[in-house]
Amino acid sequence: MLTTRPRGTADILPGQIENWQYIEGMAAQVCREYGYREIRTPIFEHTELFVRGVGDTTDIVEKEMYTFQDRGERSITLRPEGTASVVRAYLENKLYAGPQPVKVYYIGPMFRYDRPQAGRYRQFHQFGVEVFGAQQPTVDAEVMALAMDFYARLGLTNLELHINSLGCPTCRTTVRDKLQQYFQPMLGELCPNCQSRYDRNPLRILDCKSSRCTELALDAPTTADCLCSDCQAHFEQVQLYMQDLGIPYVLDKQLVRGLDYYTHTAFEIMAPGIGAQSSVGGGGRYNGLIEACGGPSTPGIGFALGLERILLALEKSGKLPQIQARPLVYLIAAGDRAVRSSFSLLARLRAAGIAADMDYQGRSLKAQMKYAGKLGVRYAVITGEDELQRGSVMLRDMNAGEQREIPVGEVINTLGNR
RNA sequence: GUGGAUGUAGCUCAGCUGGUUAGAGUACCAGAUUGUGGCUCUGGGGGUCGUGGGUUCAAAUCCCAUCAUCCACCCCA
Repeated sequence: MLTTRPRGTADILPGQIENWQYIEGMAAQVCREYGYREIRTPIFEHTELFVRGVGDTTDIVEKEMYTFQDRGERSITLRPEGTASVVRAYLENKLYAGPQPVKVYYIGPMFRYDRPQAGRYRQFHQFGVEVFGAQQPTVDAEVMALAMDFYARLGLTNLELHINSLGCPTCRTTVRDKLQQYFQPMLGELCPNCQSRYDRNPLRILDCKSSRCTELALDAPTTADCLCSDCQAHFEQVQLYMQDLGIPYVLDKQLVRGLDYYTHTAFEIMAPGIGAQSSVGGGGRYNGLIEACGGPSTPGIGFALGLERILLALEKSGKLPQIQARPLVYLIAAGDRAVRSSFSLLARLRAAGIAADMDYQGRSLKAQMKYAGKLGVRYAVITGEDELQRGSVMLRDMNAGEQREIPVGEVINTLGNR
């Protein structure tokens, strides 16, 4: 166990980290262009925040949270998602008192105690955005557009955006009643899971993957059928803006989403070919959440995208760029005197902003050359007794396999111009 | 939480129905080439056979448990 990482976690090693930096950099860039600023909240919070914020009937709260007592006997939970923390920060720091809307994004680890499988981990990473204080349908469209733009810039164009409207609390009460009426005669035929959903949250029956339930739910009333006129109008406008932006989507009346706080627009993005866990992102509007957390009545909307799954999709479609962090120059020294001279040249190169490295193992010239080849550096700067006496170095172009002797004093200038 | 598959060198794997000192390829290090990488050849280091227990004269091999990984259910990113 000493040398085994906890189940469902991963080490991200040099060679892989470049991919993460690439994705995170893209997220930061897109967000900057859309006017979203970064926010960083703690990785753990008081347990009650998630119970209240995520919903106490959700699977996340019921069985997937990493909860523990700290030394002050507070109940603490490693965040299972990002929205609750951001809402808390919005309220605690009274951001509602400043100019609205507040548009923020976050990137970081989330924790859920779940059985790991392809694309599912106990510690995973999300890139998410939240907008507080704006209820116009343009914001719904912008948030979805941002997500799709982000994917597209990474080269993921074969994704499916599913959207639906869950309506306001009034609409949800209507659907709930209608669904219970609809399913009542066939209650016995539903899977055991859905039988309990019937009372607690009949909406989720629509989302069930069991083939019999899907069949039975085929003619069931959906949220979209029960929208009040305001909600209907909002949803139609959202779709209109999406069409104006030229972003294709699938109207998916079965789409429900697992977190209790969603209202109105709900959406999910699916990637083909990355396994059973095909959802690479999802989100929606949560107009009641901020109030439920003790704040002023404030509309909110956001999404969360799973970075591990995006990485999987990029690998599958061969869209990962070949990025390799490597120094430009490797200094090679034959003999003690040459080491001394190279080592100080190394410092000067670095001071000039040129990425450089050299041998620290006392290896032979040949072995140093070999290592330089493996590092994949563009240039080798070789110093031996002969060069030392002439005050020069041998500058070797590793790709071309050619070299020429230049004065030590010209190394920085010569390499600086590459 | 449920089900299935798999754990042998850093990596990919061989090791037949239990039988001496557990192998290959690759990677790593060194030499061939006493001042020059990539190709080739030679040599070297490196393995508690996931872990614990059991059966047996004898276990990498058979049995049980456990841990981990992968895949699926569930759920979600």
